[in-house]
Amino acid sequence: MTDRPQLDLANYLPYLINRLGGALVAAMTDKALAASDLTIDMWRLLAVLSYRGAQRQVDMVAMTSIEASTVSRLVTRLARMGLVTRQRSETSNREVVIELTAKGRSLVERIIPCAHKLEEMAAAGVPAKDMAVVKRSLRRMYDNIARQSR
Amino acid sequence: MTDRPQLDLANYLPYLINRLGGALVAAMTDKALAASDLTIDMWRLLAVLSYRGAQRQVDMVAMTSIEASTVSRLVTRLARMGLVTRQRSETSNREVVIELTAKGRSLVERIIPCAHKLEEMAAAGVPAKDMAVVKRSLRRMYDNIARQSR
DNA sequence: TGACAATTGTTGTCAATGCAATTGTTGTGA
DNA sequence: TCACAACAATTGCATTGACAACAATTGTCA
Repeated sequence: MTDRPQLDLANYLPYLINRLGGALVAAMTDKALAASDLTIDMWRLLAVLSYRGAQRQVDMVAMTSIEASTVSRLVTRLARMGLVTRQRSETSNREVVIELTAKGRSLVERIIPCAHKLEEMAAAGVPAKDMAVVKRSLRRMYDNIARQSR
Repeated sequence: MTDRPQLDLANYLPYLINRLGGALVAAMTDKALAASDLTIDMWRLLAVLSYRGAQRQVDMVAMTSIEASTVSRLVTRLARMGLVTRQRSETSNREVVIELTAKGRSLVERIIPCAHKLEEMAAAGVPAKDMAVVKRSLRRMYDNIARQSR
């Protein structure tokens, strides 16, 4: 008698991960981004530019997992909003380098405190020691999958 | 001199969460779902039905965070594929009760082992003790946000 | 060198999604 | 009991997003 396969969602990692991820996105969207007319993907692109400095679009794709064509169009919108500049790379003429403008940097710096507050709010009641375990494990699991699917 | 706000993405929880979430979705999609013509959202609906039994659409919305209108249309497609049935509730005539068909249940039971394998693959090298901390913390953080945004 | 493959970015197209409005039903308080 | 609010599901419509095709540039190796 073979036991029937079951899935205990309340203890299933992908479910727990994506449920929390969705809640974080929703909270971020209407607590920090709505006022600035930013979508969550625009915010991700700006955050990567702030974290890593000027980037090619292909690198932003790698960092955010947003589709290349979507990145292309989002960058167009961000540039039109005056938040980033888009220049041809000096080293290669097919590459484009995206960079935050002063306005873009100032906007990101106004949003970052909200991002930190959101993280604190989510982490309430989770001991620092546990949080360290969580973050380390999340990085490890991502690496496992990224390595596997290549 | 006020220090400028910064965001260390490599240690920022929402980033780590959603990066892993996306990788899990991508891996699940092309390793377990592609062969069955299921999208990730269809799989989520089927998994909820398998986990909780017959459900109203509004409850599936709560469990999956998929938009109500999207659930309505996805259920239509799943019904057309012969994987679920959609019946008016006995207790209330405005509610609809969705239930797995035998075909639907058998499909879910064929996918569940792949889902478990994916979880194992991701968890490789993470001690069971740490994984327990991770799952407990993920639940706690979700509750924090859900409570806050209500 | 020169043909061809790989990389980078953009555009066209169409299905899927989200939001608002709508329909139909059930609950509730005056 | 009746008017009205709340709930559940669906539909219309505009927007979004993904995929494929394409253009342009750069790398590679025979």
